[in-house]
Amino acid sequence: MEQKEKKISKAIIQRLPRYYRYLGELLSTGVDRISSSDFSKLMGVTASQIRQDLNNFGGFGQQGYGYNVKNLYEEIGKILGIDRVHNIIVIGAGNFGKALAGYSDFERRGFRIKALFDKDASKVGKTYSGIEILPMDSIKDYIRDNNIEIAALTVPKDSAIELANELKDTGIKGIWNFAHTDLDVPEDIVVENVHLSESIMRLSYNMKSRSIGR
Amino acid sequence: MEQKEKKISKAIIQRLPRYYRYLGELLSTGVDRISSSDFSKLMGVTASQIRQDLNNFGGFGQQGYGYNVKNLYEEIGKILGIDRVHNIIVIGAGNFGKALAGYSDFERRGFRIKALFDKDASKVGKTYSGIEILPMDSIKDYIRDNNIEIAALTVPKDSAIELANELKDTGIKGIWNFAHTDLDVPEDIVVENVHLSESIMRLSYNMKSRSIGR
DNA sequence: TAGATTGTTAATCGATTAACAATC
DNA sequence: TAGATTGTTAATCGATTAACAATC
Repeated sequence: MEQKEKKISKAIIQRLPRYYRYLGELLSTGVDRISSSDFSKLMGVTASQIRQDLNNFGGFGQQGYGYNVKNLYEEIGKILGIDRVHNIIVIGAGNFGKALAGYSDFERRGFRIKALFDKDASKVGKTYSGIEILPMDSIKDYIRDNNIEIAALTVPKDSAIELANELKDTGIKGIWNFAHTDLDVPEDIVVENVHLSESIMRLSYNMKSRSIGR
Repeated sequence: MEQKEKKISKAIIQRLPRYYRYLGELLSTGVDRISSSDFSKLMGVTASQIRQDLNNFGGFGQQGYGYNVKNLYEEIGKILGIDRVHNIIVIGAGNFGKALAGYSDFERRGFRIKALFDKDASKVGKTYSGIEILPMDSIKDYIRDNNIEIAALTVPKDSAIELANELKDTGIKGIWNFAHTDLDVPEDIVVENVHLSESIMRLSYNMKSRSIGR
């Protein structure tokens, strides 16, 4: 049953989590409704863009009233697929891997880190933030037995490329890639890149162009 | 002396570090020239886009020949402002702060982490990857005395907002923000956000829309 | 009902792609 | 010189903004 829906652009997906974050803040400060106009001032975008973005997914507002904050927050949560728990493993128990393991905020949002994996035998068996480090050769079984959807790769780039290849027939649905490389995966697996070295280069560029008044 | 240059779009800046990364790989594999056509196949973008992007900054190629890999790599490095060292401090010596401190790749690219700062007195004086943890109240002096350009904030969001405010008259030029909030800073300071929670939400969204074949 | 504000169409703007003359 | 490939202009495509009728 082919779903013939309007293609949602990358730019919109980029903005959705930010809407979600602001709505969460409004919610926690007790605001229960907001107009696209007020929301636009808060977020520094146009009201038109907010209404257009939201209407890609449905009419969540009400004329003359605006948007119900709690309702919109929940609707966007559903759109993003974070209305349920996602099980994650982190491959690579280095500094970043441990940082992710210790990051309790993810848990709160329904991203549950179930295990760390590392090729260093001396790390295996240790625990960080209550999350155990398991041996590399148990990854595939672990994914299958524990309903793991996402693998975060916090390993060097060559290992990441190898791992992406090994993961392709495990049923994993998403790779959260912290390695400095692009990954080539079958099209039913989604890759989200966190390229910190590219991020800091953009910072550098913007600092430079800011200072010469461009 | 007002520079009246063409405005470079965010989309182009987004792509530049990726070009840089691929050129670095070509360089290390001994490739010394490449045409926009071959480069486009390698990177999965159009040749037209590559030529357009590069020509915003100058004519780095040569008709009938293509681009010299080493030359282009260096030119993009200059454009990104990474042809010199940038001194960085990391504020917040939690897991992420320590991960950044331990991340030797940055050093290699000219981003030099000089010190960590933490409000926890019991951490002060300790060292991670050769980088010392200093007390919070010494930040301003440290920035001034050590030619610090970038502050990485790996602290909770309320602290990040406070810190962004305190940093505004220290001469700091860039903030690398890992906190889950937007920061309001004077326009001569540049903020680059790394919002991991938004990143994983995008992953979640894309997994969801992939599986229903949208 | 009158006022407010959405949902949605139309207009504008900007980014990407195509095409080709210039030139190495 | 002939062939290859850039730099750059023109055409297309898509995203953002503006406007307003629909409607709560």
